[in-house]
Amino acid sequence: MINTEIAEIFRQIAQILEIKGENVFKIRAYERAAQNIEGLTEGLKNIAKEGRLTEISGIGKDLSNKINEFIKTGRIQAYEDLKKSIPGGLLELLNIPSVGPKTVKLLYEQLKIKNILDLEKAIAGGKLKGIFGIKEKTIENISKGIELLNRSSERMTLAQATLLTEEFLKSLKDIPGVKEVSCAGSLRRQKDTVRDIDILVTSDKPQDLMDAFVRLPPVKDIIAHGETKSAVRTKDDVQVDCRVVEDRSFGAALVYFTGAKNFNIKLRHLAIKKGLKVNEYGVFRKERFVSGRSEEELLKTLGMQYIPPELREDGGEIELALKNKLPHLIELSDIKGDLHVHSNWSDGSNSIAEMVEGCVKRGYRYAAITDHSQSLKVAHGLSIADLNKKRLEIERLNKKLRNFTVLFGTEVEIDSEGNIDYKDGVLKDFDVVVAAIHSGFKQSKEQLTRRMIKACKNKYVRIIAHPFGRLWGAREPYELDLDEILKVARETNTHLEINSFPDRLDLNDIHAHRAKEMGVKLAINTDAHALEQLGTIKYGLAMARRGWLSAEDVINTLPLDILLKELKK
DNA sequence: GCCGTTTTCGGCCCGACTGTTTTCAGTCG
Repeated sequence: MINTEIAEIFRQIAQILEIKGENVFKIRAYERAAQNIEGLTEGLKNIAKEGRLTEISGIGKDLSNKINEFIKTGRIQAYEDLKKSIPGGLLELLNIPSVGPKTVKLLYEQLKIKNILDLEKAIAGGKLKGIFGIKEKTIENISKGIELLNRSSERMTLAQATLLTEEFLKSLKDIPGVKEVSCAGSLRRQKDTVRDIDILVTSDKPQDLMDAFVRLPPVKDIIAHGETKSAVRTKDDVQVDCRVVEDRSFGAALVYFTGAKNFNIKLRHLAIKKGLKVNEYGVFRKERFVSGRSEEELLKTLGMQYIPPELREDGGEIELALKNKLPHLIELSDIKGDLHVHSNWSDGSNSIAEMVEGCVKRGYRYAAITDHSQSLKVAHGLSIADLNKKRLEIERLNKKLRNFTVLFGTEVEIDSEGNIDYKDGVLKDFDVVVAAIHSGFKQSKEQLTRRMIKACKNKYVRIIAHPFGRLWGAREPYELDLDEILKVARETNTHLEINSFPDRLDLNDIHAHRAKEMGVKLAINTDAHALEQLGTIKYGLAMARRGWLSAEDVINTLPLDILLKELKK
């Protein structure tokens, strides 16, 4: 994806400029541009073609020229020149925790240290001693940093981060003096993956809280331990930051600590224009406290409606909130059913009746049991004979159920040519046909896109499941021309899925937002293969909310009778 | 390098913690 490539180049330019000690505002301009590009729902190529690059916040004349240059030539000359101006390894030194641009510059100028290997040798040989500004403790921190980098943990999935955080929050609530406890950071914004965990607490006894926090059972190392802020590393090498403030600052601190960074910066700009100052303690006019007890109150002071954390990325939400025009985001209670559920008829662990009972308990009104189709042998895909038996079981179950309907579904294979592995005569009898790719991932972007489009055009395919095929930590998403697929999906009234399975989250937030812009309605499904996985719907919901979706953008918020009409092409 | 109902030049968010340089720079978020 060209957006990611260009964002990465801008970020590297920022890092090189940092090491060279250039103007910090110029550096920030590159960083901001990189971040804003990553948040775009549309491809830069398209935006450039229509001459709209400078409409992107943080992109001016110079950066739009650089983007155009990259689109035309595949490179940016200024970046190539910059790269040559410093040894390549210097950038990797920046990845070491506690080592920043000033230290890198110092190490290079004083000791000709060009990469991590050089640095390790220098430390072992005692060369760092005697350098101005570096003493025993700094050397120790750098050594620790290198060690940490070597076994640096990847980002966690949203689900992993949620579970770990719940453990911390529970322990913190029990500490004497503690009043409010909340997660913050990218977890509170519900990003699909999370690196660090941020926790905010209000307490009568802040020092006691800090002392207790750094001694909690999961803690391995203490990174920082101050009066109001501490950071630790857990036994799984996850960094957890904890901040404590007074009650009256809880909302302000929550805004500050939740971010995103660019969101905070824009808020503070707005405040300055109004003669106010925003920090983590509140909104102030001169020295006087104006607001900050709650987030609602703080945003109201700045003339805005409440902005849900999921939207706080400086992606246009501030401007809409100022006009009181934010969309009402979909909520868990809007979900009326799950349209992608497996049973032990194929590779699930529970019977249809058990899965249905789980759905009833969640307050749903319907569920589609979508077991695999005949060609997916590894998952015990159903033969035609099996299908008839399964349908009878569903009919029997439906007769017994009140206020709940089991839909007869299937998850069919999209083969390497884009064909479906049941014939039309079989497909026509299903209430819901979900189609997916489970093989042939290595095809080109064009081939994969053609397959998807052909599947959308199939008269009976209603939902395309996990369109990008990503499996966190195991398989990268394959490349697709999403806009082309969405165009056909809109024409054929086919729906794309937000798959809630914690390792998938596919479509992701950006894809979902693009689908909404293109007028394609989505389904939020769990793909549950066991009863307890029905609860993962909250992670799919998170992607939907981050993608600006309202209940009306999602088909499984519809009452059953309207859903069934929607499911006819 | 970006940006503009005070500005096309002169600003650019704000603060905690650490280590070291006894008053602050570097790093981080």
